[in-house]
Amino acid sequence: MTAQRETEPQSRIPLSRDRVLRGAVAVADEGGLDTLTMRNLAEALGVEAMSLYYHVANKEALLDGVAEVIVGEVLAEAETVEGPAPEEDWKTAMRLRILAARQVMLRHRWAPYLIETRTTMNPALLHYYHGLLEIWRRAGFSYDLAHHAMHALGSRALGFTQELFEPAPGSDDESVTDEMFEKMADQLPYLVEMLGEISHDDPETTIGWCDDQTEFEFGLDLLLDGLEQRRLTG
Amino acid sequence: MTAQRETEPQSRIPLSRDRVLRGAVAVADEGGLDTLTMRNLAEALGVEAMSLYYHVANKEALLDGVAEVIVGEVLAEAETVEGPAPEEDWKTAMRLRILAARQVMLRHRWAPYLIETRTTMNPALLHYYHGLLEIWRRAGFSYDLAHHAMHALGSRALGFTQELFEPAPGSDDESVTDEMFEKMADQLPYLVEMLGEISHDDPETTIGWCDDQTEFEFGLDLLLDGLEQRRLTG
DNA sequence: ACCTGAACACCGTTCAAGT
DNA sequence: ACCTGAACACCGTTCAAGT
Repeated sequence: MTAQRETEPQSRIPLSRDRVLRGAVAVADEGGLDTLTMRNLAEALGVEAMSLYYHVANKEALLDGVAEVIVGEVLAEAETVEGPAPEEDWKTAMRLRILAARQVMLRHRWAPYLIETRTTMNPALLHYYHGLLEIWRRAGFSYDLAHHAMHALGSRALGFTQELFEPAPGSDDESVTDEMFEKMADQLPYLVEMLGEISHDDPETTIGWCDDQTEFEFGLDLLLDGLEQRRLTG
Repeated sequence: MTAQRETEPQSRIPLSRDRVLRGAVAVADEGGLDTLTMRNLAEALGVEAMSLYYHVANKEALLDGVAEVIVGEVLAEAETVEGPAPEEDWKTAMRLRILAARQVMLRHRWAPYLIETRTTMNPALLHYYHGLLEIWRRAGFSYDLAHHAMHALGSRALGFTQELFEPAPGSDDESVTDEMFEKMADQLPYLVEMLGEISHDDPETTIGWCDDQTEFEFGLDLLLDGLEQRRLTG
């Protein structure tokens, strides 16, 4: 019972808020958000569960911290992007930042769920949105329009969208589509016809909830184009 | 311990899946999703917790069922809408349906969270989206564009969006804005200036996560206008 | 200052048993 | 067929105690 440490080498380094949070990210990366329990995290850090409470107020605070770590990653990623000057091509500048942010979400597929779940303020998030705001301002947006724009983009600004239905994780949904097709046909004719016509090409490039890159970019461009339109007719 | 029933009159009506689900909605309406536990729900129905398992496989299945009840409400609401024919004015037709759906979300503020949380298929959801699909088709959308449109709208089609930061529920956030203003001023100049300029008018008409009607309609119209543009440019 | 053991209240759930 | 009592494994968390 004693010799089975998951992280042996740093076991003697004293705990710290930072180590706790990064440990939590590691646990979630490995086993998903469900496996991120206080007891589990403690074990991964080679420590008792109650020790965590010295560095973090409670589980909510832990999750807030984890969300901030992830958005911090997003921020760092966005900062490295080399794009056009917002004054010349704000859409491309913003697009590149957001697609960079998306890369972080693809690395941590549980993160979208976590981020949407947090309701408390997040400094890193503020900084990230400030970066977008700067782009809009330098592109000539009024604060009023830029504010609407932030709300309109929502979580898409961070590189993800929450899909409403999807092939259940693990099950390859073929059975459902094949079997229920006739029963659906008369009740949901348009859907059936659509599914017949659509060739859902790249099923492997999906983020958390069946949100693949093509759909993400379509929605993103739709919004960016629309915002540019609003700016011009301003 | 025996005489404190919350729902006394129907206590003798035998349980049923339907009664369980509607009971769950009632519990969530009253105390939020956190209070919807098996034991809690059982008590509200005047029954032991284990009895629920006869009508519902487990808690996940219960929550799936609750989501379906809510989307069923949305569907019913949307069906009563009297709008223009899609062939003549699809945007208004769809807009009215979606704003009707939003009314349901305003009645059950925990529902957006629940719905975004469910990943399994939901027949009611399928029917609702089928209704939107019909509108697009009758308006001349290709299936390909209509499919993109469904993804682009996402949960907005159901009348809600998930806001990323908001004044924490219960706390009136004034303290934060006032106190940290100077510290933010040099790090987040655009945000500070924006907040100074924006008059956040109607703070009481907010859904779940600081998503007020104005912002919702702005984002919705942005998307609908953009889709119409895409339809015209083929 | 930092970590821990024992204990508490609360989950979802199983299973054998009641009517 | 429908409901229940007792029990289990697992949570987050408190609190007094250790070093």
